[in-house]
Amino acid sequence: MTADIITLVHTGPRATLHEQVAQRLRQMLVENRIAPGAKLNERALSEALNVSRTPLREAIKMLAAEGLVELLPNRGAIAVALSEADVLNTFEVMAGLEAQSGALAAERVTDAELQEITAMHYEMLAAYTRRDLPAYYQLNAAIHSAINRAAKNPVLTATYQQVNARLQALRFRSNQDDTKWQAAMAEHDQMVAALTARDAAAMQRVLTQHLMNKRDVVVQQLRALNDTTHPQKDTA
Amino acid sequence: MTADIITLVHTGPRATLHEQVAQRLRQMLVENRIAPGAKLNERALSEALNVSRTPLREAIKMLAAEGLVELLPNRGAIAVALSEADVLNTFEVMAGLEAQSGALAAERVTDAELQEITAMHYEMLAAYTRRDLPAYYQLNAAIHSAINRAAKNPVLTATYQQVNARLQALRFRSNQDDTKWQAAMAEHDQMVAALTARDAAAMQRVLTQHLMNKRDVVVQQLRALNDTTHPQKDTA
DNA sequence: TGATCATTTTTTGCATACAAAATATTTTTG
DNA sequence: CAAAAATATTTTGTATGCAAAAAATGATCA
Repeated sequence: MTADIITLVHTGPRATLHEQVAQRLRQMLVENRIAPGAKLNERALSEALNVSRTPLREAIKMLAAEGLVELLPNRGAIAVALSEADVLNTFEVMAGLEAQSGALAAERVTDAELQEITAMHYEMLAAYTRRDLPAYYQLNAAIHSAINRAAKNPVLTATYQQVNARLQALRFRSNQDDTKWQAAMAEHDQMVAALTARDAAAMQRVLTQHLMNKRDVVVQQLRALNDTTHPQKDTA
Repeated sequence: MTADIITLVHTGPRATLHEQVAQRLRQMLVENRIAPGAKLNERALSEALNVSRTPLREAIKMLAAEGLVELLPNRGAIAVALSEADVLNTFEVMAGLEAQSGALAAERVTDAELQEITAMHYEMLAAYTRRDLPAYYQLNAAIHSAINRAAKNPVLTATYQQVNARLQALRFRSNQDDTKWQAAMAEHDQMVAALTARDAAAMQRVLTQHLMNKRDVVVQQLRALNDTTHPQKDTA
């Protein structure tokens, strides 16, 4: 792996090395190229990324503060492996942050923003109709991000993104239950309606519900994965 | 400054150096021993803390991810200096997190926790009656922390503490407006009542209101400070 | 005098070196 | 042969060194 890191990074060519490395590692973690629980070997990573251990370690420390890796004293760092309880707790926080984003967005969204969100919503409906999961995921993320931006609170946005990043790693791109998918779409319909009506309370309600359902989907997939990975013995 | 850092740190004697340094820096920032906007000179700090620049820089990177310092590429780090808009946005997020903590605490608080929170509430009433501001601050923080813990969500707790840490630096220990203080006490009364009644909606309402008022107090003090520090010219 | 440019000094950013801790391997012993 | 101990290897944690960038100082010129 001799690829020049500069050409692969999107933080601009002027970013410091540890920032670039942090960005690369974030991407690797989110895309599951580093598996949850896997050790981050400093020598191996520094060779793979063509940097010395110093900026690599600085990047790892940042990721630790972001909650993407866990530091084990004298034993390096591992990619966070969320327990089911962790996932439930994280989604609970995300529900609160999304609900607040939605409520504030209802009060502060501009007509232009509303127009763009509505347009993306229809695009998502198209993706859903075609059962185009990648396009759906992308539009879904874009819509939630746009709602968050419409809340006009950069601190909320940063907090939201930081907590959300921890969950990205376990958003398998696998098929989801079609009934749940349909329910998610219905909730998105309600979201756009509430946002158009500038109804903060409704936004809060819909988004809380939406996140709870998302949580259920993820936990369900987690359990299915664990069952196939670590099958239980027959208790015969 | 030749004090052994080990003896001054509370993270346990086995903590790695960069963790100890991070903890020390956090404290210095929160206690305003490093002023907002001040540069963190690496040589000076490493000599003051008796460590080399390597663990110091790792610690600074963690604080940057926590939002306590800002990294300026090729120009080091400065202690964050929140603008008034930043303060408003941060309090808005804190209000959401506190409201959620309160609502969850109402559903999950144990009798023992409720008892302890009530006891601390009375102690705070005593401190208020004596106008003992330091004791009041400490008990106030302890009560809010206890409510947060009662929500039984470690992710929420961590998020709460991280956002709150940014505000600690500007919680001057100066006298606050007595009318506002009285209002804060009244809100605390309502909080305990709502918690005792396990009324999640009431907790959410009271805590949101409480944080909005806290925000007003802090912004008011900020403005007063800025007026005395950077007095405006007479527009005669 | 004041502004611009050149030079020096300082400071940051990264790489390397070394020590201590942890892990893996081999050897010993029951 | 298995468990425990001893040894070797790897890996992390910290310090130091060096180069590039930034800041400070001083010189030049209008």
